[in-house]
Amino acid sequence: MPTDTKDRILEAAARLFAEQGYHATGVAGILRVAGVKSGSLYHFFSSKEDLLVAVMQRHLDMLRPQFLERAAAESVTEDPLEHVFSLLGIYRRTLLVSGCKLGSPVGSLALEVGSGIPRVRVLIERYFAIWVAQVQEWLEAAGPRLPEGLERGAFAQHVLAVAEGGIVQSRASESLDPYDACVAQLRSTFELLVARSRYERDESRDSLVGEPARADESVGETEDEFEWRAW
Amino acid sequence: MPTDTKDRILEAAARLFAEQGYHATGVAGILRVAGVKSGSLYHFFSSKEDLLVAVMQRHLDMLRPQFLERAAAESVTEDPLEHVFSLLGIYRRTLLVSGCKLGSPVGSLALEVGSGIPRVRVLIERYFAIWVAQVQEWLEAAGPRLPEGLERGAFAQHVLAVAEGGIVQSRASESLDPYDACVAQLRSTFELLVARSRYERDESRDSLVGEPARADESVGETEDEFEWRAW
Amino acid sequence: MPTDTKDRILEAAARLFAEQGYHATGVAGILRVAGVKSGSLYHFFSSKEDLLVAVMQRHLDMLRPQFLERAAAESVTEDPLEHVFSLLGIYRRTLLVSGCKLGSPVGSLALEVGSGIPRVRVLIERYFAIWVAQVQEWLEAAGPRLPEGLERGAFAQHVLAVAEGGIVQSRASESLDPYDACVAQLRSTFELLVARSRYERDESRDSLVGEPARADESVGETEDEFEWRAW
Amino acid sequence: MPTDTKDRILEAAARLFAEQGYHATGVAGILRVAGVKSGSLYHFFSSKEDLLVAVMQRHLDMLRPQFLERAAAESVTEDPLEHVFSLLGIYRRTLLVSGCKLGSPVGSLALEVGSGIPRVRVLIERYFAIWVAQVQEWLEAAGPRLPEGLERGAFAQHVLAVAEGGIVQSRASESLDPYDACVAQLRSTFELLVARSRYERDESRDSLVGEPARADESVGETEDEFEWRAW
DNA sequence: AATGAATGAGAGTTCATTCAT
DNA sequence: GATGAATGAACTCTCATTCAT
Repeated sequence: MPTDTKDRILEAAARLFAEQGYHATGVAGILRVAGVKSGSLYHFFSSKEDLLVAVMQRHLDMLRPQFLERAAAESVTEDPLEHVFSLLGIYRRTLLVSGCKLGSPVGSLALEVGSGIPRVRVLIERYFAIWVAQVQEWLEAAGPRLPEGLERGAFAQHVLAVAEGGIVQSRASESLDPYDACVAQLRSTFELLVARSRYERDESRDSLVGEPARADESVGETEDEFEWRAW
Repeated sequence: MPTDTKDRILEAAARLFAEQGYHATGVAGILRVAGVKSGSLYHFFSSKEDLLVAVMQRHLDMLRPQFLERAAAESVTEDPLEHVFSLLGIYRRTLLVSGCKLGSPVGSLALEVGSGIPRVRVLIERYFAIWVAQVQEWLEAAGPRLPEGLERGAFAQHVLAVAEGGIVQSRASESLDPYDACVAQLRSTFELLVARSRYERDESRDSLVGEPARADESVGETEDEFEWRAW
Repeated sequence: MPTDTKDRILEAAARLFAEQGYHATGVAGILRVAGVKSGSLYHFFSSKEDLLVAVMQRHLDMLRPQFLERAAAESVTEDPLEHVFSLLGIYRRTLLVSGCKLGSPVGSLALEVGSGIPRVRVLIERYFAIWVAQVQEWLEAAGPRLPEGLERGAFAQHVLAVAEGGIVQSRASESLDPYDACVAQLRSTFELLVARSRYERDESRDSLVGEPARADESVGETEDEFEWRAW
Repeated sequence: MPTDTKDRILEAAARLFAEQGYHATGVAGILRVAGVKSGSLYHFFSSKEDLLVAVMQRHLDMLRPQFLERAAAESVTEDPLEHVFSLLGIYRRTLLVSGCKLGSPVGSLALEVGSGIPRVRVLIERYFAIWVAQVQEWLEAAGPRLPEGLERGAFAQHVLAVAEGGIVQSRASESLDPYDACVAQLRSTFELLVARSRYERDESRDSLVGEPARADESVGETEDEFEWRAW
C-alpha cells in the first residue's frame, strides 16, 4: 500500500496556501501541519513552487467532483439554473465555516501568484475555463428560458465574477452579507432575464401565431418560474 | 522642510505590493525602487506591516479623487449610470497598461492579507464601503429609471463584485476579454433594469393616468436610454 | 543659564546602563528617557563609549558625596567601624528599592566592559581604589581595636568584595537574604577581630605592665564593643 | 550519529559570553568561533536567548565535576576547610591564565542578564545554591574546629561573596592582587574562627572536666592547625 | 521512503552615528 | 543648542533547499 505522505503534504500545502497565501506560507509550516520532515517533502516535490503547481493541479482535479458535480447533485431542483446557485452555495459554505477567512483558494492564488509563475497561471486559467464552461452548459440547458440574445459564455464569466468579487468583499468585511447581497442581485438578474425571455417569446409568438400559444404558456409559466430560495 | 522621502517609500511600496503582493515584496526591493536606505524607511515606518497600513491608508485617501471623482469627471455623459461604467473603465485601463498584471490593488490585498492583519482589513472594508456608497449614490441619482424594488446598496456591492471578479479572471488569463465580458453583462443588466423600470412605470401610469403622460414619456425615453458604448 | 540637557542625558544613561547594562542599552533608549534627540546627544558626547566614560566619571564624582561621606553622616554611631556598615547599608537600600534589580552600578560595569574599554577600566579601578581607601581610613581610625597584624588595606578590599559579592548573589536570587547574610558574616568577623585585638592587647599588657592597665580597660571595653545592629 | 556541532556552538558561546558578555557577543562571532553556519545554530537553538539558557545549563552541569569535585581532588590536604581554598584557587587560575579578563562566567552573567531573563536567573540562582551548599558541607565537615555558633550556610555565602567580589576587583585592576588579598583575608578569618573555636572549647572543657582533657588537646592541636599556604 | 543536520543567502530590523537646517 | 531625516553596517533570525545516512 502506498504511503499517504504525498497526499498529506499536498493537503497541508493546499490548506495553508488558502489560509495564508503562497508567499506567507513557509515550507516549515507545511512540514509541521503534514507531520513530515523536509527530506520527505523534497522527495516528492522538487521545490516549493513545484508543490504549488501540484496543489493547483489538485484543485483542478477536484473542481468537477467536489464543486461542479456536487453542485448539480445538491441542487434543490433539477433546474439547471438552480445548479448555478447551488454552486455559489458551496462557496458560501466555505465562507461560513471558516468565518469568512476562506473563500475561493484559486481566486486568491490567481491574484497572488498568477502573473508570477506561468505554470500556475495556466492552471488557474484552465480552472476558471472549466468552471465557466460548466455554468455555461447549465445556462444553455435552460434553453429558451433565457433570452436568445444572451451570450451564455460571457454570462457564465459574469457569474464567476460575482462569486469571486462577492468573496473578496465578504473576506474583507468578515461577514457573509456582501456575498449574499451579490448573489441575491445575481438571482434577481436571472429572474429578470427569464422574465424578459418569456416576454420576448410572447411578443414573437403573438405576432407569429397568436392566442393558441397561451395554452402552452401556462405550462411554460411553471417551467419559467425562478424564484428566490434561502440558502 | 518637508522631504519627499516618505512619499517615495509609500509610492514604491504601493507599487510593489500591487505588482507582487505584500509577502513577496522584500523591504530591500522597496528601498531600491524608492532610492532610499533601510534606516530611512524605519525612520518613518516602524515595520513592514506598518508600511502596509500606510499604503492602504493612501489607497483610501486616493479612492475619491483618483477613482470616484475622476470617474464622474471622465464620464462620457452626465448620466450617473454612465459614471458607474466610467469607474469600471478606470480599472480596465489599469489592466490594459499593465498587461493584465495589475488590477485592483485593494482587492489583491484583501485576499492576501485581509484576514491576517486586522488594521489592514478594517481599512479595506472602509475602502469598499466608500466605493459601494458612491456607486449607490449614482444609482439613486438615476431615480425612477431603475426599478423601484431594486436595492441600490446591494446592487452597488454587486457592481463591485463584478469589477473585482472580472479583474481576477483577466489577470488569470492575461487578457482583457473576461473583464470586458463581465462588464458587458453588467451593462446588459443595467439595460434590462432600465427597461423593466420603464415597463413598470408604463403599467402603473396606464392604470393611473393614461395618455397625457405619454407626452412626458417621450422626453423620458431619451433620458432612459442606456446603451452599450465601447471602452 | 546652562541647559540641563547634558545632565539629563548623563542621568538617563547612568540609569539605563545600571539597569540593563551598557551593551543592552541602545542610544535610542537613552534619548527617549532623557527626552532628547540624537543630535543633542552627539553634541555633548562624541560616541556612546564616550558617554559611558562620562557616566563612569560621574559615578566617580559622586562616590564621595553620595556614598562615602553620606555613609559616615548616616552612621548610627561615631564609631568608624560602624561607618563601614553604614556604607554597606546604602547598597542594601539600593537593592531594596529596586527589588534587587540594582546593586552597584560600577561593579556591573566592571564585569561587563571593564576589560574591553581601557578608559573605563581605569576609572573603575580608581573608583574601587577610593572606596577601599576610605574604608581603610575608617579601619585605621579604629586604631588598636583591630589587631595590629591586620592589613587595613587588604581588609578594606575584602570588605568591598563582600559587598560586591553579596550584591551578585542577591540580584541572582532576587532576595536581600544573601546580601544580609554576607554582611552579617562580615560583622561577625569584625567582632572576632575586635575581640582578638583586645585579647592580644590584654596578653601583651599583662606581660608588660600588669594590673593598673585594668582600669583603662574597663573604659576600653566600652569602646571595643561592636555588636550587631539591624539594618 | 551524534555530531559535535551542538557542543561546538555551546562551547563557543560559553567562551564568548564569558569574555565579552552576552549582549556584546554577536551570533556571527559565535558562528565564526564554532565554525558553523547560522542555519545550524538555529537548528539546535531557537534563539540567542535560548542558547544562553543552554550555556547556563552547561555551566550548571559542569559546576560539580569541574569545580567542586575537582577542588576537593586537587586540595593539598584532606582538610575540608582547605577544599574551600582549593576551590578559590581554581578561580584564581582562571584569572591568571586569562590575564584577569575571565573570572566567574556565572557571576558576570548574573549581573548582566540575571534580572532580565527569568529562565537564566533561575539557573544562576541554582548554580550559586549548589556552590554554597558544597562549601557549607565542607564547613560542616570541619565539625567543632569552627565555632559552634557559626552559621555554616551563611558563612558559605560569605565565601562565595569574597570570591565573586575579589574577581570583580581583579578584573577591574587587571591584577591578581585584589583577589589574592581578599582570599588572604578570608583565610585569616578562617584561622581566627578556628582559634576562637579552640578557645571556646578550651574554656568549656576547663570548666567541665579539667586537666585530663589536655592530653586529647595535644592531638587536637594538630588537627586544628590551619595555616596560610601559597597558591 | 524517510530522517534531520547542515547550508548560506536573504529576511526584516536596529544600531550608532552624521549632518543640513 | 537643538532638531530629526538620513545613513549603511550589523544585528538576529528564517528561508528554501541539500544530502549523508
